[in-house]
Amino acid sequence: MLKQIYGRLLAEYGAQGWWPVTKKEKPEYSGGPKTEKQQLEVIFGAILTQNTSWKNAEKAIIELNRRRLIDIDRMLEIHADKLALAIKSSGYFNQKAKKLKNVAALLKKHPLKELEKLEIKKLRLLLLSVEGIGPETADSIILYALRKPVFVVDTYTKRIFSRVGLIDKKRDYDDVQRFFHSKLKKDEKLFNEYHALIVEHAKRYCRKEPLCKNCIVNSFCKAAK
DNA sequence: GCCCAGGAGCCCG
DNA sequence: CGGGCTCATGGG
Repeated sequence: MLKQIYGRLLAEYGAQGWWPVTKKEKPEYSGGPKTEKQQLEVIFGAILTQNTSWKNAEKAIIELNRRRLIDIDRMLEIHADKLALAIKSSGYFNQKAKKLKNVAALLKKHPLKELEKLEIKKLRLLLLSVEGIGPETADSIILYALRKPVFVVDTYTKRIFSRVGLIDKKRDYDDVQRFFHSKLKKDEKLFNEYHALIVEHAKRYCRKEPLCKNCIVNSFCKAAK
């Protein structure tokens, strides 16, 4: 069922080509971040987009680029108040400024080269130890920056698949993630594309007020009628 | 004006 | 452990 829904979404929306922002080619899956700077951009972006529209987060990422702040040392040097000003468009800018500096500190202590060698479980725990990185942000970083196979769960994932009837809305993050891990092959590319498609589908049809009538997967869905 | 967006932390019972 | 609150901008 999960695989069928994936196929349907992919056929309809096409590959989403998520991350990073400043890539040259667009839509097809570009293979993900190639340079360390691109990885950094994904990591910072994962924080900036927390509970925020991608449009607003993207503006902040562009601003970070413009100010040469996609850089661990410069991120550590800049004063939090000044940083907050730069990322204003992403909302929660005071909190996020601290969060960005927190990740930068982690990356200073544990460079990407080192993190890449860790097994996923340890990597995840390390990321979760940072203030401002919760489960979804940690997994987004693991999947989209380090390109290791973890399934990212967000409010959209819960919304769509609880409506479909495959999961209970009240199950917690790790529980929902285990469900997807148990049903799908642990394939980085699949997880990458699936999560992006889920986001796209939630925006187009599976909104808070769902548009079931024209939904492209309503034949799979329990809530649709 | 209201609602929502690719969450996380903290507090409270 | 679950529920409610705070953080904040910009677009519909």
